[in-house]
Amino acid sequence: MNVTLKDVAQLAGVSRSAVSRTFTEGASVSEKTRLKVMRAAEQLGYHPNALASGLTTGRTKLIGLISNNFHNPIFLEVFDLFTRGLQARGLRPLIINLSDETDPAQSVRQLRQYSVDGVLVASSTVATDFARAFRDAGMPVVHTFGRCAEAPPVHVVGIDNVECGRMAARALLDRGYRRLAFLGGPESATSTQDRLRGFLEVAGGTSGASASHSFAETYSFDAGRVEMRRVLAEGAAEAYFCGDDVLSIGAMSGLQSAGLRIPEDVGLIGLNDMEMARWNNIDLTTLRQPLPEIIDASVELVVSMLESPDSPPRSILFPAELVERGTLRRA
Amino acid sequence: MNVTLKDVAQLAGVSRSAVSRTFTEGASVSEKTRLKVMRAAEQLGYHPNALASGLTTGRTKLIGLISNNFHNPIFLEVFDLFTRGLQARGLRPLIINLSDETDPAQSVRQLRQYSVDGVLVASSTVATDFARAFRDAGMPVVHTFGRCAEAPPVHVVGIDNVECGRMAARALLDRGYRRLAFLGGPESATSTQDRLRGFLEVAGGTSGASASHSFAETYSFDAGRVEMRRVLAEGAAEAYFCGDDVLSIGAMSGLQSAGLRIPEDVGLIGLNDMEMARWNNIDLTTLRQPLPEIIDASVELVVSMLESPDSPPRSILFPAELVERGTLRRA
DNA sequence: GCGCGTATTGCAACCGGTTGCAAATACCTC
DNA sequence: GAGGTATTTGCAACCGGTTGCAATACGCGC
Repeated sequence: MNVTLKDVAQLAGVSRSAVSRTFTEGASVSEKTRLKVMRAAEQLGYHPNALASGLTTGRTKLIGLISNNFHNPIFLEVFDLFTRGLQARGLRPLIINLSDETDPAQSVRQLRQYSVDGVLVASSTVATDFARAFRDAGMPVVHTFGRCAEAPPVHVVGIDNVECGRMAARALLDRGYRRLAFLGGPESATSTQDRLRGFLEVAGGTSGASASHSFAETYSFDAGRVEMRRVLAEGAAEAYFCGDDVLSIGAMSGLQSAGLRIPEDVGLIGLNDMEMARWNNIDLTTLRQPLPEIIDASVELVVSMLESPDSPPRSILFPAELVERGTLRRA
Repeated sequence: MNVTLKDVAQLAGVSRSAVSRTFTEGASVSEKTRLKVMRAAEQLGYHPNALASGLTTGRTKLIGLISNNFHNPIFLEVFDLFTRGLQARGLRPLIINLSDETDPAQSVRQLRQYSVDGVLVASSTVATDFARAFRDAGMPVVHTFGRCAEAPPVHVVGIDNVECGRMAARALLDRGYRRLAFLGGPESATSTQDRLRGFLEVAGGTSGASASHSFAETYSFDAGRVEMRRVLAEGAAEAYFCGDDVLSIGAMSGLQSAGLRIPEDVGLIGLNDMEMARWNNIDLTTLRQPLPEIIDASVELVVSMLESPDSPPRSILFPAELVERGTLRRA
């Protein structure tokens, strides 16, 4: 059926070890046998079986890619970048969709069964138990979009959410808005908590300014729309900082359905800069996450852990950037 | 380090075979030893290594999930459904991002290295060489969103694109539009070709109606906008059937930027019914692909091939459905 | 041609499981 | 309790590789 080491060895007239060695970096083989083996391998179309070799070496080149976020369009970009980044380094992503899973032990088991070399947790809303459970099971873990802390339990890569909150507040204040509001994602998400903190810090520290806040059920269009309509019933603020872009678009829809014009009546700023944000029918002013950098750093970090598994967990933060479009009035 | 078969066997006081048998469906083990083994396994936290077992059984429970479409938002839904569908059946998706790959041999090698049990090709724009190459390499293949034919080279699941073209044409004619146009995706995509064929068939067969057509570079917002503006320069049709929803939104943007109102001046119908289509700021009339059914059938089909690898390839077609929203005038 | 140090090679055991086969045990019937 | 069949069990070989170790080959100086 499939071509194996033995077949190649036979054809080349050498031992199986010789064949194995020609295909492992840095092993001791003479140029002569290497050539013989290569020729035989070529002829038979041989390629080493990664799983079998993983069995002895303990390296499968499989990386678990875990997320619970299969609805936010930004994650398509995230998956694109992750899969490419891993492929470029000779690694393969093994996806785990956490959407209806709450037990970390279950996921640990699944990853262990395939003896993945490392794990990338990509989500700000997945419980930290998961990342911790993977770490405790001895797997290198990087939590992308996790909460950046002084001494995080695992490596974390993302943006500084507190600073994002500050930036958003400043952007609104700079444009003359005074009655501000934060319309966040789920209150339990660390990203939401941090953004709120930064937002309130700046808004609260500015005389003449005020800031209220509320939370949507999820990071989704519907939740944003529903929450905005609920909030409007109690009186509109002058400008809103929304938890993310999808939420913003929902909020936008809620505002429009109440007959309010953006940005004439109400200002709006999102976060992420997903592809749709720049579509003319949306044209959302937002804070851009440097996704390529974040994901590249995440992959790089998980790769580095393969070499040195015990380096202390650290946080890598990237700055967000204001992308000016049509949902805030000019400064 | 990791708990193995041997450890459990030792603790339970039985042979390794006994342990292996308790964990394989339908093997001969007495209730007594099964219990002993289970208890020992529980105590040690043992779980069989899928890779090692795959080595002997030839079944890794790994399914290659291949796509080149990481930009169309509909694919986030696709990935969600695929990953869940596979997980529910105890299978794991191994993703291959084909975005910058043109050589099927490369992908075949990657999948063979991990001895995947089967392959799901999810895209209408990936060259058919790929699906064929996987089949020729002896892997069960299902091409989701592929071209449905009488005797396809591999299993195909999707919608009847020709019929979709007809449906779109009929929907436009029913609403009194007469000067119709098809604004398709890339001319090389089989989906585009088929939709166009059905569209022209109906439009051409209706007296008093006319139909023109053109193609966008890709299935994307920008391409849709650019192509619509180009087409408009030569004079607007009364209504457009766009290759898919993203393209439609681009076209919508192109129309709006030319000062045309939808649906008062120009009608628009898309295809896919991606999540954004129903967002109020978009509110796109479109043809819905029954994604859950399509993907469930695809997974089911690849699973069935694990049992009977040599059943002749067949096409499974699902009907699309008109979703009435705000971009066509009422009938 | 000899002796020595280094490079290359093959043997055999191992990674963590599975499975055919024959031996051992359990169960039944008389 | 004997005899026969049906189940259960362990042994050992195997899946497709890797790797430590000892044996062999090679290169070089004399």
